[in-house]
Amino acid sequence: MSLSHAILASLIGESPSSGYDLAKRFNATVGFFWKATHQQIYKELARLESEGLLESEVVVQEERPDKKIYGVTEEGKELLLGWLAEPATPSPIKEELQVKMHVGYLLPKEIIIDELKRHRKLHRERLDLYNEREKRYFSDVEKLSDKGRFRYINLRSGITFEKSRIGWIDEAIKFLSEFRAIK
Amino acid sequence: MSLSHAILASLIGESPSSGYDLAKRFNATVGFFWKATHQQIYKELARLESEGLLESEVVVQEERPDKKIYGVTEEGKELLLGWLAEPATPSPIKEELQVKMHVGYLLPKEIIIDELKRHRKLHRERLDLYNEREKRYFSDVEKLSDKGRFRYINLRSGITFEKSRIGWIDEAIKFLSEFRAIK
DNA sequence: TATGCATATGAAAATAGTTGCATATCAACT
DNA sequence: AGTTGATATGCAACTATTTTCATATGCATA
Repeated sequence: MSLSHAILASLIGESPSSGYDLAKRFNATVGFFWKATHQQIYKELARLESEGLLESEVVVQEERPDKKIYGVTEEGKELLLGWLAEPATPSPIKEELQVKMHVGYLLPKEIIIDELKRHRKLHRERLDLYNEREKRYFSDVEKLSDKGRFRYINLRSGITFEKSRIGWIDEAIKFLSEFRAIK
Repeated sequence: MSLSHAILASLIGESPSSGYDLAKRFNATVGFFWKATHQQIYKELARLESEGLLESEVVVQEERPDKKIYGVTEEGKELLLGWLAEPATPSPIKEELQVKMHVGYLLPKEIIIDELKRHRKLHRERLDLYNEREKRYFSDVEKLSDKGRFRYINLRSGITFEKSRIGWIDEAIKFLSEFRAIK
């Protein structure tokens, strides 16, 4: 179960967080590479605490509902480090768009092209977001902390991916547009 | 549940297949975008048949164990077409390597670089496989059938992805190698 | 003759993920 | 005074996936 590792990774560099804050941070950082709903996160936090990998404290708040904040224990850190040193397992891809393209010949090409354009827009938006982050937080790469440098590497991974995806979509649209009806 | 659609997509252009053959073809084609074990496939085939989306026939074999071959029914085809016309849902990404990079500063950079190199090798192998396929089956793009054209588009997607991934890994290794220890 | 390998299918248990529901506080707006 | 929205946490049911185990044939190899 690697959600646990993703959660530990999201918690470890930061000050102790509530499930709510973690879920938000998770979706804004690790969440680009690993999705989790708040239900999953709360459940996993409870499990990790019961196994001694996290410890929690209830914070009473005046202006908001009380919250429970979690921090990584020494044992939790060790577990994360152990996992880190192991080779990553191949990622279980599920590219629905690609499955559709596999049988794209069953539909009029206009519909396929529209769907590709829709995806292009999503990737363009994601790329814009990444570019903005790069500009805002990583303008001076030389001055990054150790942690910052790894965040930058991940951001670059996202940028590279979105660009290549857009490139492929453009190629595919062009290729499809030039189809003459055969067969 | 979209495994059902992936299975229908894998069956529809081909002659009726056994679960065994389907599993093999699946892993060699759609499987690059959607993973499924044979256990999942057999179970799903049974379910799809019970819903009238597939029909099967037992083939008695002399030199091998008997097999049950499945074909898509008219109802199954309609369901697939309906699904095709709908927008694809965003894919649930799980990039373990990226989660590791998120906390890569917790390990000596040499270990991270080794892991990146390992991934580079995997992507390089995959890319070689794709390139070979392109050369062998898609040397003359002009002459492709409608179906072939969509297979080509998917292959191009794979090639684009692997290349960009290798590009990112090289960038990351270079960036990490030039690290001076800070902080 | 036994051992492994490819073919062929599936049950069962455990783990993981999605979806819908439920509850509660407090601030701000209507 | 009531509604909406952000904060805050979680249960339960369902669906999907992974892992482990099981069985059987026939061919080739040691």
